[in-house]
Amino acid sequence: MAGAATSPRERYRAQLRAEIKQHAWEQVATAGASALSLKAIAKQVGMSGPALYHYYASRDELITELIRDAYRGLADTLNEAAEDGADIAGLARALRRWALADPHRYHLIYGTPVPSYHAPADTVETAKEVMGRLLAAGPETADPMRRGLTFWTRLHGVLSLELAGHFDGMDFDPAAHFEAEVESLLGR
Amino acid sequence: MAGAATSPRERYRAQLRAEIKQHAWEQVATAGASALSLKAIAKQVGMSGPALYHYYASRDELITELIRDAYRGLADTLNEAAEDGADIAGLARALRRWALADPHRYHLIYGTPVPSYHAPADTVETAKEVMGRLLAAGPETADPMRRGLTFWTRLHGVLSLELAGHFDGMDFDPAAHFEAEVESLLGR
DNA sequence: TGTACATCAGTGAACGCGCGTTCACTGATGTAC
DNA sequence: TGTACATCAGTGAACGCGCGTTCACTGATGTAC
Repeated sequence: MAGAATSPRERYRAQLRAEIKQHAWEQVATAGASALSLKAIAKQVGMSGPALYHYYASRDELITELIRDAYRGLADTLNEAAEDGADIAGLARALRRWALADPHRYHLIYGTPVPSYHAPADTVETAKEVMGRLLAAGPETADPMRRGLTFWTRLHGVLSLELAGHFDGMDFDPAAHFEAEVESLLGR
Repeated sequence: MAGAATSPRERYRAQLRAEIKQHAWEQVATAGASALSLKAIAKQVGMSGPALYHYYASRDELITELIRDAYRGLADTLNEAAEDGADIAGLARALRRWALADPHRYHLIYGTPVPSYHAPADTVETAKEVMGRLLAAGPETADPMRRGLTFWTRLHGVLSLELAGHFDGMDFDPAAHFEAEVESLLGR
């Protein structure tokens, strides 16, 4: 079933969907999700606006797919790090690398919510998977939930301020502060 | 000079500027800064679009004033708390109260940057004043800068995720986790 | 106190722009016999 | 292999919307003599 032969048309469709999504990511990386424009994407792909509707039913559906992919990508990144034997510090650094690689992608899932858009329920599952990784990575404690939370909120605190540029012009090294927070998580 | 008699016209101007700003805040509180619309504000104030230009030169100028006021308000809140003898935990709680009172106001200054908008230089001064309060509140340590930073990033981590709704549906109390982070700051 | 003038708040029309989305249609590609 | 038909990618025009901003103008308020 899963490996059913795909017709040329189906392959073409899949390829074009991917191409559209890639340009969507470029827009998000440049100006954030709220600036994402279907017509602009169409121009980049080289076709006229309405043609996109053969591939995505609406702007919201496209954004939803971006969010889904972002969660999925982060979960995979953390999973891989964990399978490579990363400890809590390793996971933290994997998270930071992933965030810095594309700040807007990070903001897409953990930043200020995009007005008038609500994420679909199934992304919550992946979000939980991410949380699960964080919970599992910590040393056993009486309250793993609290530990995972602390991991999450402390790292997010440094990362989101750094990515939003709030450290710009201040005289210190964000990476060093991130490492210090990682230390604090290892501490006890 | 500062107390120069204000003409009725000047008082009227000031009052209308304030009224416009208030409606702007209501829009920000409802849908965030990116959704702020001059024409919508004009309608609420009861006059037609172009009239606003007698009070604010542009949309950007209005947003800038909101940001300035937000920084100013936060700085004042922390200053007052400090003058009332609040310790680091008291400051933290004052910060949380201020953030919860208007989440979008908090996002306006510490959230994902509004695309195509850049804050003017003078807000940086107030931002530093806020930072100064945090630095001064902590117990003396070898590295007060690091301490202030930690205060800032840890609390922001909890607050921003809470305000953005990322804790919704999870089975724990954000307030309790916030308190736990405050504890961690008192710890050493 | 009354008149002449300057100031300025507010209006309505308009410009140019970009957006998401619908619709009827053309033309190429694939499928069935 | 050839023909008849169905599928579907892509187009161009159009709709309705809202935006920030400019402009020429009206009319009320304040000021100077």
